Amino acid sequence: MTPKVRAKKIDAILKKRYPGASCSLDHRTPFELLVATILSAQCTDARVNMVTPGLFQRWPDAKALAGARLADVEEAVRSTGFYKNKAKALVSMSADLVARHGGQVPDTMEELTALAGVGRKTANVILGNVFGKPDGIVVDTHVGRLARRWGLTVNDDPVKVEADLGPLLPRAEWTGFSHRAILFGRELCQAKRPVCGRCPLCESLCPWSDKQSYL
DNA sequence: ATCCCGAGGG
DNA sequence: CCCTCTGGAT
Repeated sequence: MTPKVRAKKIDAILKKRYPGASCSLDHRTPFELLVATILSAQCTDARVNMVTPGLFQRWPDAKALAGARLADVEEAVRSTGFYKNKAKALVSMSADLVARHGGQVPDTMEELTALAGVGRKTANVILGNVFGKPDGIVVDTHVGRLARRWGLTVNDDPVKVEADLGPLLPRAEWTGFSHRAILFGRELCQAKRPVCGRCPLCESLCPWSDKQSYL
């Protein structure tokens, strides 16, 4: 079975298991999703969703956040970790939006990654979920780990993983695939103790075995 | 002790 | 390529 066929079979099973999987970062606008995604670095989305309501109430848009005091933003996002970096990124990213895009979130990879604190992962979240035109599959820690266990990549670098995965699935599935993979990575294929005994991919579709966790 | 929807700098 | 940034949950 070619990797492409296997990837499609895997995604079909995930699709049946998580129909309608969508973005788990709470947001009402593109700007809110951009902020939430920046905050999601090395942090659970549940934690992000705890801090964003207060954040958006106080600073509802790019203009407001661009004018915020850095110390206030640091305090507001502290529990998400990396809080100094994130606060600085949020304020200068907002200033970038105001200065270069009239306060609106741009719709190209080039413009998005030029924003402070926005890399390919965050940009693909926006391009896929807001504009429906992703440049690539969103590769976070879950997607990278699962792709390696599934034998669909041998790379650790998320950019290389993205390049390896993209050609395996139709572009229309990229965004949904990331959402499904994230749910699956949380529920069964966890970093520490993957529950291979209850995994629907275990026979034939996944070369990984839980025994390898101890090798 | 390890992991969580990473990005920037050296 | 490497390193650093960081709190909360398990």
